[in-house]
Amino acid sequence: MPDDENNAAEDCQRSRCPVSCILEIVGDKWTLLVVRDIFFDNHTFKELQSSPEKIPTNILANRLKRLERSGLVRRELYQERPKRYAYYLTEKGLDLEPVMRSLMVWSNKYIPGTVKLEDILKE
Amino acid sequence: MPDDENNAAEDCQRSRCPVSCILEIVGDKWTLLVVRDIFFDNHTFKELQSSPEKIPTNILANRLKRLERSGLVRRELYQERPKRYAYYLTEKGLDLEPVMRSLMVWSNKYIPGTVKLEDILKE
DNA sequence: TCACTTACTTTCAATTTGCAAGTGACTGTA
DNA sequence: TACAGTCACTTGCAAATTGAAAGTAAGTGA
Repeated sequence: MPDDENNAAEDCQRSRCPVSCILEIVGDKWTLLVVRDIFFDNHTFKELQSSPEKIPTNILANRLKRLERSGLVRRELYQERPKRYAYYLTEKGLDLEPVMRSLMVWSNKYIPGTVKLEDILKE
Repeated sequence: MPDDENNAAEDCQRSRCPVSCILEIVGDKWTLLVVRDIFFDNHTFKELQSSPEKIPTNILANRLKRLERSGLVRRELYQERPKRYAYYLTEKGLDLEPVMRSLMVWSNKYIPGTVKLEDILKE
């Protein structure tokens, strides 16, 4: 059976806890990286593949579908023949910025060797 | 082979991106829920089992070990004979509060039916 | 025609999950 | 002194997910 056939994230809540609920949408090793990449101006499949973590293509395709279904990402046709889509964050997706920011702040404080938030922003 | 035998989170980085690095520690459906529960004064294995998401006991034991190894959680003997441990957040673990807070803010805004942050704090 | 590109999909072995049952070390009750 | 109960796990195992690699569809450019 193909994955992610039906059900929105809202339909399969383990509880009504806000932490638990958002983790059902972005709680895995890859989803937030895709959001990060789109946030930093990568929009095509190719561009999204090229991030340093080397996301497998099947996982990338799957996460883009999920993100679209959850309403965090919107697809836009940027070329007819062959049809090619670019991926953009919706407002809902863009609003994950504070989440990513707090993750980066923590990482910078506790994981030596991580690229500093200031350096990312002033690039 | 038993899982999580060696290697600290720092040893298996996919990249130096701060988002990616923290996701290698807490990027899954359960870890942050355990952190949340300890944060809200659940300290024994029993208490941590009792959260509404019904975490399987093997996953709970595994996540507590990982969290301890990552230095987010500290174990404390609270009873000899039989030896029983309680789990507490270290400063490093407590510093995930802004992350949880931003997750909750997003959830409250976008996922209808999630318990409001204010209601959690004033309980 | 042939090589090349983009955007995926498929295949399949290996890993991870999660339910259920089991275990060890006790305690409290009859 | 049996025996039921509790707590903190561990083990077994089927099912689901992951991820590396190869395949495919629909083109372009030389």
